[in-house]
Amino acid sequence: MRKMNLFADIRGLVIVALDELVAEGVLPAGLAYDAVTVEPPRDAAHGDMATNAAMVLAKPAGRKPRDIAEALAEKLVADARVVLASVAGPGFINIDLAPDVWAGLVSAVLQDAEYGRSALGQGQKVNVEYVSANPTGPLHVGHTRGAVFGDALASLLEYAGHEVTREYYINDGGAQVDVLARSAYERYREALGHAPEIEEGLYPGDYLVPVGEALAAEVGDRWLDQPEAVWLAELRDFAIEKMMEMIREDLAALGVKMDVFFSEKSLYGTGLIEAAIESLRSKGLIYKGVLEPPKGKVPEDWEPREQTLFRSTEHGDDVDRPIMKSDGAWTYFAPDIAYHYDKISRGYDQLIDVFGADHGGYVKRMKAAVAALSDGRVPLDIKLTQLVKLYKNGEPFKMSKRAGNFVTLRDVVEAVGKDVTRFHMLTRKNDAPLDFDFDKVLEQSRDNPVFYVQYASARIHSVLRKAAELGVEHATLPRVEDDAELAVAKKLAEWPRLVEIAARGHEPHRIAFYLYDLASAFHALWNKGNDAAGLRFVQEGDRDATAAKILLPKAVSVVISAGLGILGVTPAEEMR
RNA sequence: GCACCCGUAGCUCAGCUGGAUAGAGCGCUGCCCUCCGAAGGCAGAGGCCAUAGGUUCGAAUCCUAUCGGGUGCGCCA
Repeated sequence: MRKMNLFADIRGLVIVALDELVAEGVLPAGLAYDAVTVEPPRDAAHGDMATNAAMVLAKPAGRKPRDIAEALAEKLVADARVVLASVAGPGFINIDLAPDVWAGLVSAVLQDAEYGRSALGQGQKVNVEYVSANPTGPLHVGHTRGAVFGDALASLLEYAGHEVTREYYINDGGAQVDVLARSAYERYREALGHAPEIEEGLYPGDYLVPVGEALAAEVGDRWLDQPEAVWLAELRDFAIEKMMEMIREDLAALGVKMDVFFSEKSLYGTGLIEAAIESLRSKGLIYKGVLEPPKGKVPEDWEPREQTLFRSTEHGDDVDRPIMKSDGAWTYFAPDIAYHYDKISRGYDQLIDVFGADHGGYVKRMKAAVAALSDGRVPLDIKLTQLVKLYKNGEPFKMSKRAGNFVTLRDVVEAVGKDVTRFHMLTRKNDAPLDFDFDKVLEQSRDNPVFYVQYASARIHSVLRKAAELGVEHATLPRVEDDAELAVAKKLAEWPRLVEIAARGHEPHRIAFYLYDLASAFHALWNKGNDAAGLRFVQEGDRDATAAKILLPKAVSVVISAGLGILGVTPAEEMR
């Protein structure tokens, strides 16, 4: 079934008309139409749609914009869907569409359960890596934002026709997992009746208490008073496994399900790191050298050292980066390179990494590595999620990291629920800081977008329930006449276009803002019905009229469900 | 010192990868419930889009410089 996309359809009409003008000799042959757009005008008074065709083509065609516009407008009005095409401003063509076009749109939405789904991605394979928190403790609020963002982005790309893999990189190969093991060892001792000695630098959080208990149950006192060499490796694996269990549960509570958990440790001893570095070496990008100290902020213990370096400056980085420590071990960057090498070799057309903003410094080197490894064939987009500031009743919510009592993902989800958490995390674009107030996100008012959208959904379901009680049959022809009704239909028409814009820009927050706008148009129509009884969806004593009227809100509900679905939020059928 | 992100109404933020008279919520002013859910809606006031140049038919959007805020900067991941 052909997808309904009104803006794409009308753009198609414009292109056909342009071709006709070319055939007639009004325009020269060989014009590129890429820059021709058909968009909703900023001001509704300018009509339903506007095209910039005349202005974009004026220069290459060597004609005045208004001349092209006049000729083009004449062609456009010949189409049955167009009632008016007028030239305005510097050469815009404003287009008004026939009322039955909007009714037709509403029908189309209802006939296509997947209205808005796009083929934009053409089945391209995309890998979205997100969360990737160290397996040393529970996920906190910052991870939550990354998790929600990454997951919504993945869904969005799927919806826009990509084949998506959701992936989590487990940093289980570095020194921090040894710290985890030592911390868990103290809890193990504690479980056996000894006072734990949690020194500075160990993880103090009591989430390790059950790990210690489980360990005690499993190995008994076998490791008690034994040197680290005896238990470290085994205990580390045990603790990591427990931490990952916990993290999976946290993610599940948020509704996030990864396709792949990729272990950093699994890269060691397989030759993968060596192979990745060898690949770079073969391109002449690996050398031994001495880095300059950073200007203006020289570390106190700085002394020049020869290191093995990756010539990342060759691909846009500011300085070359070390891949090997002075003791001959890999730096964290080496397995990172190998990991991305592996992703490339798995045949993805596109890679996306979602990092916290504090990792902004690694963007260039990572992009350089992927560009080098794939010879520029595989694009890597890195999205940074900014900080989440917590509030309670308008007051900043204090966290003490030192004591190990930070606000976890679980805390947030338990306090406000998965749906509220997810939606609210997407009410800012990823690179803007986000305020999260435990009370305000639950507030039932217009300035809480979560509620506002859910309220629209609830109102619609209320109407549909009422109609069902009245035994209303399904009508085939929607009634869309009043300006307020048309405004809603026009908003619905934007949905497929918006999906593509959001997908192209890797910006799931646009979905949330769109849903707010759609809800706003719907609430306006609803309230107009308070004054004008003829605009109510349920028409007392007139089943046919009701049947025709409820199709519009039904269509709104379809799109809200689709949009919320991308965000991972369940639509409300009633409020509380 | 360098790199990246940000600077839009009093406040919190959108702004569709260059389009027309820059939008929304909160707050402020005034309205709308014998009416499908008023948990809503309508209207009004409020702007030199940080600043100064540049690119062009056209700039909040792109380029350069400056100011202001955030993040990061070899042997931690």
